[in-house]
Amino acid sequence: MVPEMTDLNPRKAPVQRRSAATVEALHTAAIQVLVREGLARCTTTRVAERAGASVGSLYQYYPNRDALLSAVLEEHLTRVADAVAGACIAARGCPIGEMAGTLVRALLSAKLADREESRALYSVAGERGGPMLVRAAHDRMIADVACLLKTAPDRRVRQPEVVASVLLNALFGPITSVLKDQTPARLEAHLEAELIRVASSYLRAAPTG
Amino acid sequence: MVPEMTDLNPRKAPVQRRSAATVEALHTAAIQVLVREGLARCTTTRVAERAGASVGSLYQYYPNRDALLSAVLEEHLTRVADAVAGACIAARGCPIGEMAGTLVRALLSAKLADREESRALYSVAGERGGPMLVRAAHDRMIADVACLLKTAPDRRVRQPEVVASVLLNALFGPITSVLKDQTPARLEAHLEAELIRVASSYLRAAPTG
DNA sequence: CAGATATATGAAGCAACCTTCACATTCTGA
DNA sequence: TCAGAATGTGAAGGTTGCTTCATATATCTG
Repeated sequence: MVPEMTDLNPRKAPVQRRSAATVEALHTAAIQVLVREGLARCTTTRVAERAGASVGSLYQYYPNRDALLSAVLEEHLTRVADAVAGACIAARGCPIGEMAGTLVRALLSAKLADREESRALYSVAGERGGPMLVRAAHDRMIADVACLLKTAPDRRVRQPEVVASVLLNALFGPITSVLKDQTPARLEAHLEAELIRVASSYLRAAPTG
Repeated sequence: MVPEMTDLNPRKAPVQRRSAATVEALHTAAIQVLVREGLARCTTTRVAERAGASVGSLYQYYPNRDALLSAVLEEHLTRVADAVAGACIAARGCPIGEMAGTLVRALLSAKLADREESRALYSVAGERGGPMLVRAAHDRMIADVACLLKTAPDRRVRQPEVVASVLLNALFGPITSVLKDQTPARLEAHLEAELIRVASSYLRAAPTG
């Protein structure tokens, strides 16, 4: 298992408006190609072509293919983590059942806002650099939710980090499944209600102390 | 989005003992390479080399790379679904809290038995043919669990398929997270207990009728 | 044992892909 | 306006991977 040092950081930031547009176009093109063709066929040439740019331009801003994909993934993860952070601020001090609802709704709207994008990025999350980014986003969300749980007036949850982690991942499971179309269509209508049930029943069952 | 018909079925089955060993070696080699190198570098040549066979042998049994990976994935999914089926038979007629425990333990032991293998296959599950196989395995597990829920003496769960689906995916979420090392190590010690809490609290909260 | 069948081999053809680079075009600031 | 900086271009080099096939070895069967 050789580390295989490849630089995943952007090469340089756009300074003029023109290049900002190019970078933006590359991002959305990467997602589109990912959705339509899959990770294996998401090549630099195809992304550039779809973005209406040339491969050369792509390499002006990203040192390699993986750097581009990492950037796109990171942006998505940040959006989701921001949504969770927002919910954690909004629900601060609320009874624990309300926290559950707020959190679930925030997660759902962040993840389902652009289903194609969410779905496409699962494959990226498993490759070079992806796991690191996912891990970081998870840690951030866990910290936020744990902090939120401490403010519950009706429940003093023990080990808030453990509970936050299990809770978040228990919610991500069904969401992921729906995004990947691995779930009978009937479930989707019930998704929000059931997730809230999962969250609030688990939180109420969590050990206090 | 072109269908891109490539045959994912095995080319022919081994008949002599020698070739059965080769196929077996190819399977385990595929998993090892997947773990050590990642999906992108899991090439036919590397798999064959690690298996102590030649590429030619590989292509004698699988028409292409994806067929090999699909076969490995399918075997894993079948093992997990079998474990769930077993648990569903074992817990038939038990009180709903006991069902939760049995199911969780079965899932955990199936998924954590060979962590490396489970982890490696996530990437395969997202590529050519993977989603189909995962979908099929999920459907089977949902049917089994839904059937189990109907036998609960203390709870007549409404819409057992929906509940089964949410329940299973809510359990897979944290398991997946642990497998991918996306979770603080401290969680792992609590995993089983917390998952049982998730399952039984959700089942008890499910609408009855 | 001999023919038939099953299995194994790995070099080579072919097809993509990643990445670079020398050059063209556009923009900015003075 | 003009020089210098920023940006854009895409053909070509070099690498890698997938897959086939002619050939060789092992196993089976009668």
